[in-house]
Amino acid sequence: MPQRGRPRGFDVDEALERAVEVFWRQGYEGASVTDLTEAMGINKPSLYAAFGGKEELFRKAVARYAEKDMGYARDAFAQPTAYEVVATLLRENVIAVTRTDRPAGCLSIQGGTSCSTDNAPIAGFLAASRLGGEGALADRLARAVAEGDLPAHADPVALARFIMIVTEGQAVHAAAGVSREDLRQAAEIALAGFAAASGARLPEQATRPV
Amino acid sequence: MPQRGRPRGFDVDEALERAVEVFWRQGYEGASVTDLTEAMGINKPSLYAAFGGKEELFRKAVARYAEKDMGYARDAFAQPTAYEVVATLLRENVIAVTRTDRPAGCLSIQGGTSCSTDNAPIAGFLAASRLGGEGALADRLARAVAEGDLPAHADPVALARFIMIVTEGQAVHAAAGVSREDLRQAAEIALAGFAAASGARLPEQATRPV
DNA sequence: AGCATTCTGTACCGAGCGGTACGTATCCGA
DNA sequence: TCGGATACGTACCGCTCGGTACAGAATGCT
Repeated sequence: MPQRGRPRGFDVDEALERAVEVFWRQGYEGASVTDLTEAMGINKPSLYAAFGGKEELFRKAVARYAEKDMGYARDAFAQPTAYEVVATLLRENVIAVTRTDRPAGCLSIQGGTSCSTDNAPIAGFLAASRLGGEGALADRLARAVAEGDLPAHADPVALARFIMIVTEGQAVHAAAGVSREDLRQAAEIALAGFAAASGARLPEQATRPV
Repeated sequence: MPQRGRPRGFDVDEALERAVEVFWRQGYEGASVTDLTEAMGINKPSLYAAFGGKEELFRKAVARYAEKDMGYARDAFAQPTAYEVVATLLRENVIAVTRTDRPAGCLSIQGGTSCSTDNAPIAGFLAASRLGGEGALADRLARAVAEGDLPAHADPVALARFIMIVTEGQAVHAAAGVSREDLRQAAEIALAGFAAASGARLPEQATRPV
């Protein structure tokens, strides 16, 4: 039973993509349902039928954002060494928050760091999802310690926190209009700090015989 | 002519203080005029008479916040060496964004990183004021280069940007509920990164004979 | 005492909010 | 060809938004 009744007049994925951009630019509270439907090219009842409501749409938008716009994190985690994981993460983050074909910054922060009391769950949801990413990075760095890639005294949780703090700051900065090249400089400083604090082997040291 | 007509029934400064906290917790758009007047203990016409409107109140709240809650920045800039300037800034920022008698995070970010199109100027205003602080730090670090406190190859603008990115990330993290001690760890990693990237003399090196 | 001046509280404004009822259009299966 | 099912557009719901009109209350000045 592929479909019964009148078929949808719009592409759900494409509409969700537009919603991502509106939420990204204007935040959850700053994006009205009218703003959303206009950008999505649909009417309000279609939005409610297809997505359930503004809050559900937002959660789906965040999920899609994590899937598509933060895909670089998966690639970064797959790097062989902790240094390369972090270097990839920081550098790809700079690119992601300064794409010209996307709003500046990061949906996870632009979506709303603070909310009215009614919408407090939204800010909490975003904060939790950010901290989830931090936990994943900490796990990856812990693996690096277990593998001997990072020294035993390195603190994966603290290091992951530092990296995530930098990426969040980058996103805030990008939303303020700071250029990609300027953010890249900051990423390199952060990377140097990570290397110093973690005792990570640099790529040169890893590939070149000591 | 000290006062003519009926005297004010509330303390303007105290009311502004309450407004700061509401904006800080809920953001500009998330804070309704009713939320504000209830916290300030006044009625709407009093708010409009005393402060001019919601947006003017917000700008005054931000000014007061910068004066009182970011006063540590002035102290930090007065430190004798670049290393101590940055160390004080990072450490005091951690304390400021995790005060138990204040909302978590920083008004300059919680106030709103994104807004509805109508309120776009608010996000721009906050972004500009943050970048203003970054410029002041860059100036202070440039002075350190001129004084020989930082090596000639150090880039004050890039370093200031990195530090501000970290403090912004700390504020986002604090708003997510991360503890003061956890943020302090991150601040020390950032400080190490600053020292490495700038070539700053550490306090020990500065006081101890080489 | 009386008046101009200023502040206070109530009650209200038009507009926009998120969300929905309902009649119509368009599909599949029988 | 017709009925069940689904999606569509219009027009509307109650509510809250930021902001204000207005009348009464409290002061200083004369």
